[in-house]
Amino acid sequence: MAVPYNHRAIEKKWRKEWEEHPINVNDGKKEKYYCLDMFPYPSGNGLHVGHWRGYVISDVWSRYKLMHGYYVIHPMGWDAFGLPAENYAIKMGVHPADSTAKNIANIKRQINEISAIYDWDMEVNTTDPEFYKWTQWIFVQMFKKGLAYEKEMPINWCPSCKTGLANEEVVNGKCERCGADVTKKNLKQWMLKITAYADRLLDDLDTLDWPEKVKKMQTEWIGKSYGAEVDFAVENREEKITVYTTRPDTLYGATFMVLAPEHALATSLATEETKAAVEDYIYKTSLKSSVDRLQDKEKTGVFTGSYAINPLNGAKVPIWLSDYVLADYGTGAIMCVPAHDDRDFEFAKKFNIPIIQVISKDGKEIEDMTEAYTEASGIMINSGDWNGMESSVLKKEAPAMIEKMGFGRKTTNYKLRDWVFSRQRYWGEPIPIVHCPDCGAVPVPEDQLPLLLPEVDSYQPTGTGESPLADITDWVNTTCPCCGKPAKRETNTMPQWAGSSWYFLRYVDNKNDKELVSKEKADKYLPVDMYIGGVEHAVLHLLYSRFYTKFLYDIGVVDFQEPFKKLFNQGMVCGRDKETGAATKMSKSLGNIVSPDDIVRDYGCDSLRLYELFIGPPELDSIWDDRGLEGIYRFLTKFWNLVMDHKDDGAPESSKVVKERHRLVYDVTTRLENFSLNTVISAFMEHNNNLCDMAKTKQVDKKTLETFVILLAPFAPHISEELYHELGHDASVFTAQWPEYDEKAMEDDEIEIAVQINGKTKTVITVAKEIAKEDALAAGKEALGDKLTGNIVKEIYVPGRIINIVVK
RNA sequence: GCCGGUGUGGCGGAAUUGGCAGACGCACAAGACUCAAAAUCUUGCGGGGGCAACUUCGUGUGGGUUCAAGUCCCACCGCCGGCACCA
Repeated sequence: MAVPYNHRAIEKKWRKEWEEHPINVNDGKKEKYYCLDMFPYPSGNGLHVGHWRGYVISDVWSRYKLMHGYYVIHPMGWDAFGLPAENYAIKMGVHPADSTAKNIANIKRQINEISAIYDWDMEVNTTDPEFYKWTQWIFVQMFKKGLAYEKEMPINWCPSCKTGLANEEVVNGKCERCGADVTKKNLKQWMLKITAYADRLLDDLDTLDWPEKVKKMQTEWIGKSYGAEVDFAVENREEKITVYTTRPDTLYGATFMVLAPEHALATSLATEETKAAVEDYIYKTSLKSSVDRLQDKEKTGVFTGSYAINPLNGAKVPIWLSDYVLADYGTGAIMCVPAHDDRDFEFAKKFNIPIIQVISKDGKEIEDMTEAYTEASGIMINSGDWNGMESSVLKKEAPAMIEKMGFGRKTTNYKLRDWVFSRQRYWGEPIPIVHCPDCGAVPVPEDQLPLLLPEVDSYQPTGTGESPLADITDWVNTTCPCCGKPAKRETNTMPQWAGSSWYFLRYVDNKNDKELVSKEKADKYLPVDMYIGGVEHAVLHLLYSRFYTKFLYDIGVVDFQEPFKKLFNQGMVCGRDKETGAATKMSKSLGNIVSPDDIVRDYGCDSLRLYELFIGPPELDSIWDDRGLEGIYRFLTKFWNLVMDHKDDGAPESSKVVKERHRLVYDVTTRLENFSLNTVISAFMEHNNNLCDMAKTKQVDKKTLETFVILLAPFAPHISEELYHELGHDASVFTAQWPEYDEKAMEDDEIEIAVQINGKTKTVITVAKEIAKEDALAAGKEALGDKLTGNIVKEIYVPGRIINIVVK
């Protein structure tokens, strides 16, 4: 054995070489391939081995594409505004700008340990004024198009983070970041009209090569439903009450109506007798937190004393108030059909409201209903002209019929709400708006962007609903860009998602001070071909980015409507709970974080890269086990020795080794194309074992070793580059073409076939590949010998696989 | 409650989509080398039975389809994730 495998020396040598002579260069002729990682926020904890996983996957894929002749766009940047960065800074008692810069430096150092082919000339940082200039510019364009607007309304408020939140940031009534119970607070907020894009966001999902799970989550988040609005007259009053329903077919069964307690007419519907109870109910509801309202499923409500008239049959239906009706969905009022809706049924039972069945399974009414009949198929009964119709048909036709009859209209609704865009925190992009007493809200002129985030003594959140920026009077007080009179700046900042909604466009033209991205570069390098990151952004970041891209398409900045053609979600890397042994998220508080730094030192970057893939299927969560690295390291050492000891054997290309070579290429390539990265590593190990066996008798030729090295290069770049040079090349292994395989060359002349009796394998025979069925069966029966007893009922031969003799 | 995903040795996981279950690796055990250890190499490694060739059971549970089921169908159970009064 000549030179032992020394990962430290090799990795150091090649990293320096690649820094000086990058292997991924844009010669202007190659086709581009844009492979993007979700950029990290620079946390003070640094990276753990879980972060590496996604970065390794994307780098392997990038290098694989590179070896197919693409110019690979593979950039990295920093999502550095927002709550996590600010909370960290507050905790450490430093300014967020300082802690962020420090964290970026540390994480950048760690990311470089991966030896990915990131192009740092493309780096972006959302907190850089030259970057957020364009984040603000987009906001101004949205304002001009009427998509950014101000509204005072009760919004989700996190009392711990002391800021308003978007709907998407509230998980089960709790703050997505800190887990505190979210309350409601009435605040004047900037909103983005994402709902104007609801249909396009929904429809275009079909064009995307994304995990079905993510598409489904977005579909459900948008929550489009089809139905009708129906106008109900109110007895003794002028106003009508409009309800939204997806089941207009059940209109004859409406026996009461419920309004959200926040409904505009709620108070005025009360009579002398009910006034006190109604006002009490409205007041009590207003005190409930969103968590209470989510969890208290027991129905409550109050009768207003007023009646509505069912426009279809003139029936008088009592109007109730209840908090199970949401004020901000549909019209905030519903017609209730207790016979065919679980919630209405529960409410009717509790308050003794009549139940009228209008859909029947078999034409007969159910006696003593114990639960609602919610299926949307059956025969209409108790429904006047509609009797006898099939309800599923009627459901589709009823909206148009109602529209014709003049008391309603066909309509659709969405669960998606407009995006609450203001944050009452310091560490974000200032919203570039000036409030003028005469002109109203006026955008900061574009030539004055970026509107810099001012220096401030105390950037702690105030908790009052005002941003810390409000205290900086000489910043707040300004003049109106429109009329020149004294005016005040908007003091709220943008949410963390503002920069991340479009950063991927900026990488390819990150130094352009005239445009967000030049038309030329956008056309040439965008959009993203492959986007890799965790599934936690299935709705938030990925929905916002799609919205921004569609807006930028509408105003002519880019000519594509979807930012990310293909999406891959890698699974988490979990630690083990020290006591129970169960898989748990890696976290500082559990003390089970594994840092990549020590592993790189002890085993090397190549080993860690391979282990990140070998640990399990890339799309599933996996459990980290340090000991697994040993096996990887042994494999690399064995392979190193194989090449170093046998590269000069001068073995000829025997048919045996050629077969082995084609199988190796086939296994690695097909598994890689399927993103089955864990089994690619298995294939490497298996073929390495085979070659080591063959090398003992000096059967392994140089071309086979070279092929192995090339295939291994995207996965373990340093050792592969070193060995490629040892094999006599001057150029980088990444200039090599990806090897091809020939399926014919992989085949053996003889094949093994399992021989079964009644489906149980008894023996294995080796036969010629082209053997005829009769010959195969004869050989099988002969091999079974006297094991074969009884009467043969059936003989089955599956070519190349199995012989099964069925006996009785 | 609804919708996804998932369940295979002591552990991480394979299985060409219905065709020899447990590839590859970890851990473990025995042996070789060594004064010794480490490293390395060789062999073994799902359970039961047998000196053995072999035999039998076995992919969360219970049924079913099939010559053949981890894979398909029906009914359950456990874990993980999403949604959750959206009318």
